[in-house]
Amino acid sequence: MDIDQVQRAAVARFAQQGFAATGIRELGTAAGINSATLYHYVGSKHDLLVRIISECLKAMITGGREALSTAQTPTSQLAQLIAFHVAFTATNPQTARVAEYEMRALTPVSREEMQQLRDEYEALFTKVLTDGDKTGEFSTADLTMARLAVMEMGTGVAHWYRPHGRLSLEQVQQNFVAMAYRILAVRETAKPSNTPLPSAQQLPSEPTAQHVTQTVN
Amino acid sequence: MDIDQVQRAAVARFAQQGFAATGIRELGTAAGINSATLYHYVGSKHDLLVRIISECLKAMITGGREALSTAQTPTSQLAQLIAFHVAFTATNPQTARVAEYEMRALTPVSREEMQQLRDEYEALFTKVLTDGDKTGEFSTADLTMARLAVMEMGTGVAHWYRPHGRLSLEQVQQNFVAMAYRILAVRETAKPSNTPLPSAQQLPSEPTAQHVTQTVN
DNA sequence: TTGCGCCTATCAATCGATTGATTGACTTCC
DNA sequence: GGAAGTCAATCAATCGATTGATAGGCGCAA
Repeated sequence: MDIDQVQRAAVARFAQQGFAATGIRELGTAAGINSATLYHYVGSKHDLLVRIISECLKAMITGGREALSTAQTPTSQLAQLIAFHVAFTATNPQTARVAEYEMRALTPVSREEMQQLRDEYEALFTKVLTDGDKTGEFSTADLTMARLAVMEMGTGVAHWYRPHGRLSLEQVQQNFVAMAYRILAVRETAKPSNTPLPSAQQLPSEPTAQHVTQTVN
Repeated sequence: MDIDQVQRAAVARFAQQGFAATGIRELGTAAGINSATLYHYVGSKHDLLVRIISECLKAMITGGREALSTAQTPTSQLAQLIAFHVAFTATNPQTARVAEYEMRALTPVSREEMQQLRDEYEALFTKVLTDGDKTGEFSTADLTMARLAVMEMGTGVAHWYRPHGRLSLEQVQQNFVAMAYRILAVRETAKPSNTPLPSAQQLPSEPTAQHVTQTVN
C-alpha cells in the first residue's frame, strides 16, 4: 500500500459524490485498508484533499509553462496552451473535477493557498492573450471575457471526453484550438501549420480502470 | 414563513458549501425556523434539493423556448438562446450552480428525472445548431463540440458575473453572442442588427441581498 | 358573543446511526 | 529490538429524521 493508491481511491470517490459526502471508512474500504491506517499516510481527510488539489494545480502550472516555452508567437503559444489545457483535463478528468469543485471544502487558509496557484495558472492565459492583443494577432471586444470563455470551454472537456469515444484527444485539441482562434479572430495566415500539440501526463492521483478497488479474492 | 424563504436559505448554503456539507439544523437557522419545522414544508432534505433543481431546470426550458420563439432564422435564434442562457445564469448564479453541482447528491431515480430535463434544455441548442448547419448559416468542424463549448462558456458566467461589476448584463450578453457567432463562423451580413436580447426572471429560490437571514432584533 | 372542533404552524427533546479522529495492541520486516 | 504498518475498538460530536406537545387562527353552531 502506498499513498498514491490512497489518493486515487479518494479522487474517485470525491469526484463521484463529493468530499463532504465521503466518509473516511468508505475511503479506507475503497483503498483496501482500515480507516485508521489512512491516518498513518495522511494527517487528516482535509490534508488529503489539500494534497490532491495542490498536486493537480502545480502540475497544471508546470505543464502550462512548458507548453508556452515551445512556441514563440502569441498565436502559436495560445495553441500550445489550450491544447495542453484540454489534454490535461481530458487525461485527468476526475482529479481536475475535484480540484475545481472541492475548493470550497478547504479551510480558509488552505483555500487561499490553492487559489493563488489557480491564479498563477490563469495568469498564463492572461499573458498570452495580452501579448497577442498588443501585436494585433488577436482581436476581441473584451480580453477578460475572451479568457474566461476560452478557459471555461476547455475545462468542460472533463464532463464529456472519453478515451475511446467518437473523438480522439488530438481531434479535440485541434478543434478547441480552432474555436479559440475563431473567438480571437486569428487570421488564417498567422496560424501555425502542423505544429505538434502537447500531451499531458496522467497524475498519480488520477484513478483509471487499471486502478480498480481491490476486493477480497 | 413560506417555502420560498426556506428554498432561498437552502440555495445560499448549498451553493456555498454544498448539499452534503449543510446540516438541516443549519438550514433551519438560516431560514429562521426550527429544523423540525423544515419538515413541515418539505418532505426531507433530499426533497428540498429536488424542488430546487427541478424548478430551476423547468424555468430554463421554458425561458429557452420563449427565446427561440422570438426569432425565425437559426442565426437570430442562436443569439436569443445564448443571450437567455447568459441572462438566466447571471440572474440566478447560485440556483444554477446548485442545479449543476448537486445533481450527484440525488437518488438514482431523481437524478434520472432531472437529467431528462437537462437533456431537454440542451436539445434546444442542438436543434438551433443543426438547423443553422443545414441552412449553411453556421460552419464548424464538429457540431457537438461547438454546442458543448458554447453552452459551457455561457454557464461559466455564474462564476464571475456581478450585478454591479465592470460589465453590464447586456454587455456580457452581446459579447457572448459575438463569441458564439465567431465559433460558428456566422457571416457578417447574416447577423441581425439591434435585436433586443431577452432577460431572465429571478427565480423564487435565488437568494439576494434583500433576502438576508433574519436575525433577532 | 361565546365556545367547541379542526387545521396549520411551530418547537424542544430525542431517536438510532454515522461522522472524523484517536488509542493501544498486534504483526511484520529489517 | 526497534521501526513501520495495520487494525479492532472506541471516543465525543453531529447527522437526518421523528416524536409529542403547544399556540393560534378560522369556521360554525348555539
